[in-house]
Amino acid sequence: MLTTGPRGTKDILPATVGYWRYIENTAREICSLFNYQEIRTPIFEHTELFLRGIGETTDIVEKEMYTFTDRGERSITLRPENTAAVVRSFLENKIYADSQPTKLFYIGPMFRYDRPQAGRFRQFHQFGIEALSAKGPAIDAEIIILAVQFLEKLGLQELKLYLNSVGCPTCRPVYRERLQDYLRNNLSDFCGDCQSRFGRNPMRILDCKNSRCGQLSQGAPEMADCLCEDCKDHFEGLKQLLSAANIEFKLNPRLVRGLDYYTKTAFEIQYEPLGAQSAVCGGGRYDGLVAECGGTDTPGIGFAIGMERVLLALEKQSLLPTIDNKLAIFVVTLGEQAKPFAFKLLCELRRSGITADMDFMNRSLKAQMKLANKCMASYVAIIGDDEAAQNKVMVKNMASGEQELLDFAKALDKLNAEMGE
RNA sequence: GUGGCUGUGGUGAAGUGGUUAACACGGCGGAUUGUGGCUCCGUUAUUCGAGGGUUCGAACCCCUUCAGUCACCCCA
Repeated sequence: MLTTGPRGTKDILPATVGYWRYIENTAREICSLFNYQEIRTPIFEHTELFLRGIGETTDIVEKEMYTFTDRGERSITLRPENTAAVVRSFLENKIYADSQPTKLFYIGPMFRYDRPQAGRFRQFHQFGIEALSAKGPAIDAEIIILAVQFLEKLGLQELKLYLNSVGCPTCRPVYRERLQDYLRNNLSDFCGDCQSRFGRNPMRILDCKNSRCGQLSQGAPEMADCLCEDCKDHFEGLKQLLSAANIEFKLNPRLVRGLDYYTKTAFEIQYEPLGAQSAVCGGGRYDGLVAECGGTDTPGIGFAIGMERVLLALEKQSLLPTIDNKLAIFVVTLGEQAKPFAFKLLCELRRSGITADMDFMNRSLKAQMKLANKCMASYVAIIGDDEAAQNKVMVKNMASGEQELLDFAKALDKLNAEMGE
């Protein structure tokens, strides 16, 4: 073989595209219910957008981007996520000049140079939501409810919603310092990763999966205790709205998002049976991002759902719909004279909106019948040289086995009538 | 980026140094004249991920490499 698909990529074959369409359609339905409009941004952007938007010290930017120089000497990056691009589009197309808030969703491929693993690919697909300009907790609640409702509509059970507030530029630095003060004493006992996190992003230390680090940071101060009035009010408001809507959530003071732009609300929906990659949905508020990208100060909030992970979860729960592509009519031919005549019938059937097919491999009559059966054809139109000569078609009902010889026009009418129901 | 496991036909797999690489499913063809689903028969890998080495001899041993998979990490 010449070559294989690049590592971490997957072909979505006919046998599974149906599932993808099902998930995508469900996403679109929910979005329209909540009045979110679809947006499609390019798959690549100027590298700078992600450097500024996502944050230069994040893992995504430091080691996971597909970056290259194009023929015009521009640095280009395959999008590792879509929030920064949506914000860019919001500014570039002056969407902020329309009535606000801007409520958008997207579905499409993202690219991250990660080591492939269960539920993790280098090209993967996300369904995401972004709401710009609204700053109260109501929009946070709406978005979280949208995510939950989407996953529930697919039938997923045992989802866990984790909630936290990561503060804002007013209160986070205060917390950061307090946390560093707390950790500084026995910093040398933490794992190497955590030691390097200490200076750059100490909040991640709380999220470390290393059990020793977990123990050491046991009594660490929590963000919740350091929130400024504004952040505290926002968080309380959100919790009230979610409770009012009967959405169950768990507070997780150690929940930290991996992208720098998050402020205030951070949330994650987990589906534990998935194993190591159990985060199905992650999102939060990013009130500083639009300004960071050169716009006027505009709040925003969004989430992304990993489609591959949703698919895995549905598979695990046997929640995938059965999809069979039934064929209405299979046209069978016998003899050379019959072929053009049969082909004409095939074309007419399709023109009138009936799904029809025929053999293109020069198979015997018997083999063509087998094929028709495998295609689950409701009817078979048999045309031999005799029928062709008399302008007739033998129409066979595959379920009952009955067949009758009809004029071409009558056969067409009958099939139209039968299939019309 | 680090580590564990794995790599035989379209698929699932047997085979762990000796001449023709089991088996099952699938694919294709057929079982008297122009008819499917069941059954039966035939056929379907000069070759065991790739490259190199050891040996009289390798799918089986060694090395390298690539890929898959799971975990760390990170995240959707």
